[in-house]
Amino acid sequence: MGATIKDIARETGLGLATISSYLNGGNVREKNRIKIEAAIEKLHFEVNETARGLKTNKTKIIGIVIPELNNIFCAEIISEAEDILRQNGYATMLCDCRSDEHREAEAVEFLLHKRVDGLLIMPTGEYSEKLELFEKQKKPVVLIDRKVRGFHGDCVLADNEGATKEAVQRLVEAGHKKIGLIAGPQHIFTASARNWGFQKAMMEAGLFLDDSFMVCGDYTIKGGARAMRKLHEEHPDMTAVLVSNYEMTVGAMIEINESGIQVPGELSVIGFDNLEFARACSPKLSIMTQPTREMAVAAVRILLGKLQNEDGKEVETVILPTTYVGGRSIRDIK
Amino acid sequence: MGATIKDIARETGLGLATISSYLNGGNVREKNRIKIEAAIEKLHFEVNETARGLKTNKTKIIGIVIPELNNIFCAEIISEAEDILRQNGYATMLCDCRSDEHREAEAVEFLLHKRVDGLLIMPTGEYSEKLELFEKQKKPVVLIDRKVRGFHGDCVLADNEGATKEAVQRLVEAGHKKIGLIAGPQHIFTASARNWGFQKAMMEAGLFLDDSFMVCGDYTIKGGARAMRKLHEEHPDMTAVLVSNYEMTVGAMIEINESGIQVPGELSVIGFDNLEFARACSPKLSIMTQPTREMAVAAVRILLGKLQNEDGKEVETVILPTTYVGGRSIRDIK
DNA sequence: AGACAAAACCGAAACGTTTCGGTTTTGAAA
DNA sequence: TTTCAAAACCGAAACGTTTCGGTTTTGTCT
Repeated sequence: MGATIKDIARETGLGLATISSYLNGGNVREKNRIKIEAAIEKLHFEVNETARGLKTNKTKIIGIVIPELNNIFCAEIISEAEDILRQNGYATMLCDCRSDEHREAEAVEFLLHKRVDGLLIMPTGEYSEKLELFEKQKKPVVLIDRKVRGFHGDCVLADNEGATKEAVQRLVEAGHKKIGLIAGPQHIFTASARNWGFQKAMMEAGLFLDDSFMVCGDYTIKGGARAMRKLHEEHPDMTAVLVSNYEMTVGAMIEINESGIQVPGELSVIGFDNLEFARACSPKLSIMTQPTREMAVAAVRILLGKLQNEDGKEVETVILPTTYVGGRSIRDIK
Repeated sequence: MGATIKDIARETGLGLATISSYLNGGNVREKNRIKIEAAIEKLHFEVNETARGLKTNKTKIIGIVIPELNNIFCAEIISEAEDILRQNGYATMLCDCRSDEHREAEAVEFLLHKRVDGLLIMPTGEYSEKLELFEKQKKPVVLIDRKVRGFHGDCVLADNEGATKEAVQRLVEAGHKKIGLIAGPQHIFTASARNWGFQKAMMEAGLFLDDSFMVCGDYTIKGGARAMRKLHEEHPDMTAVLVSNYEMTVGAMIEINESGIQVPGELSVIGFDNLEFARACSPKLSIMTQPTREMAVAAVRILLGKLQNEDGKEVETVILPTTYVGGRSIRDIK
C-alpha cells in the first residue's frame, strides 16, 4: 500500500540518503528536488513516523495528564495547549486521571511507556516519584497550576494568593467586614495559597480573622454547597462570601438559590473562574478568573524550548496574574 | 539506557523468538518463564512500542476529533472514552478543531499521518472526504453525535428528535400552547433532528405551527441570548420556550436574567444538557439531557470490536434515549 | 584546462521488534 | 526402551527510517 523512501529512491534514481536528507530539510540540487517532489506526489508517499521514531528515539508526542477533563478550567488549558503543540508538529496524548492520585501515577507510567517526548501535567497527587522517571530519561516535564512536593522542575502557576487578596480588597472597599471564605482542601497547593491570600488581606485590612469564617469545601460542587450552608447557618451576620474555586462557586450558588438567600441584598458574593457561568447567574456574579490561555501558552513555550535545545538547563517558574471581573453581586454597604 | 529484547535473550540464554513469544502471551516452559521474568526485572526491560509498531503496523493509539473541548458535552464523552480505551491498552490522541470544518479536515489528516489505529469523531463538517481515507486503509471510524453526509459508517447518536418531542409534550401537558423554540443551525444534523421533533410534537398536539415561533440561534451562548430576545420581543404572549442545546440554554438564561423575565411566572423554560448548570439556575431549570456516558461506551465498544475482528463488517447505528430532568421552571397553566 | 574546496550524493548498518520456516525437546503411548 | 506428535525453541530476515564515513559532482579561481 504505502510507498516507502526506497520507492522514491528507485523512482528518482537517487540514493536513500538523499531522499532522507530532502525530507529532513537538507540541501538537494534543484532538478533532483523536482524529481523527488514529483515522485512523492505520484506514489502518494508519506513518511512513516513510526519508523522515524524508532531511529530517532523521538515520538513527536506530548503527554498531558489532567485531573478532570470536564472541569472547564482544565479543558480550556488543554485545548489551547493542544492547538499550539499541533502547530509545532507535536501530537497530544491525553490522560484524565479523575483527580485520583493512583490513577495519575498510572497515567504517567502509561505515557512513559508510550514514549512521549515530554509531559504537561496538572498534578493531582502531592508527591510524585513517577515524574522523576521522566527527568531521568531527560524528558522535559512542565507542571501547570499546582506544584508538587519534592519535584523541582518548570512550573506555570496562577497568582493564587493574589487572587483571593484582590477579592478581599474589593469587598473591604465596599465596606464589608464579616467576610466568609469557602476554602479548598489545605493539602492542595492552590487551595492553601488562596487561603493564605485571604488571611493576609484580612489582616492587612485590620479585620479580625475568625477561623469559623473559613469553611473548607473540597473543591467540588457538593462541597461548595455544604460549606455555604454551614457558613450561613453559623454566621447569619456574615455580609460577604468569597468562594475559592469554580466548582464550589457553582455549589454555593445552588445553595444560595435553594435556600432563597438574596444576592447581593443579604449576601455579597465573589466567585471563581468561568465567566460564562458568572454571566448566567442572576444577578451577574463578580469573579476572579485565572488566565487559562496564557498559562497554556507559557507551559508549551517552556516545553518546546526544552525540547529544542536540551542544554537550556535553568528551571523556570512562571506566575501569571488573575483578573477581577465585576458583576452585580457585591453590595456597597459603606 | 533501556534494555532490549536482545539483552533479555542474552541474559537468559534463550532465543529472540522465545522472548518475543513470551511477551506476546505465547507459551514458555515454566523454568524459562521464571528466568525471563527475572531478567526483565533485573534489566528494567520495557518493550519498545515504537519498534513493535513498525513491525506490526499498529500504534495502539486512537485518534479523537471533537469540535470543542470546552464544550462540556464533548468533554464528558471524551473523558469516558479515554478511560475505557486506556483500560484496553489504547492511548488517545486528541484534536480539538474549534468547530471549524477546515481545521477538522486537517486534524483527520494529521491523525492519519500519525498512523492511529482508529478514529472517534464528533463531526463538525457536513461532508467528509477525509474520513474515507481511513476507511480505505481499513481503519475503523466511529461517528459520535452527528452523522455526516456521504459517509456510511458506524455511528452513535442521541435521540435528538425524541428529546424535543418529549419536551414539547411536557409543556403541552402543563397547558402551554404558545411554545417557542430556540433552534440550531439547520445544516447541523442534531439541530435539524431536534427541530423536526419539535414540529412533529406540536402537530401531534394539534397546535398551530408558526414559523416565527422558531428562531434560529447558532448553537452558541451569544446566539441563544439573541434568539431569546427576539422571541420575547416578537411574541410577548409566548408562555413557554424550549432551548435546543446547552450553549444556547446558557445564553437564553443570561438574556432572561438581564431583561428581568420571571421564570416560570412569565415564561416557562426547558433547557438542554448539563445538569449542574440546571441546578445552579434559579429556579432550578428543567432540562433534556443526553446520555454522554452511554454514548462513549457504545462508541468505544463498536470501535474495539472492529479493531479486534476486522471481519465484522456490518455497520451499526446506535440511537440512545435522552432523559427529562424536571426542575421548577415550568408553570402549570391548565 | 587544471586544481581544489565545498556541496551533493551514496549505500550499508543500525534502531528493536515480529514472524517465518525449520530444529530441538518433551513426555505419553507403545 | 523406543517412537512420535506436540510443544517449545531458534535465528535470520524484515519493517522504514536515519546516520556514518566515504565518493562523486560542481563550479570558481588560477
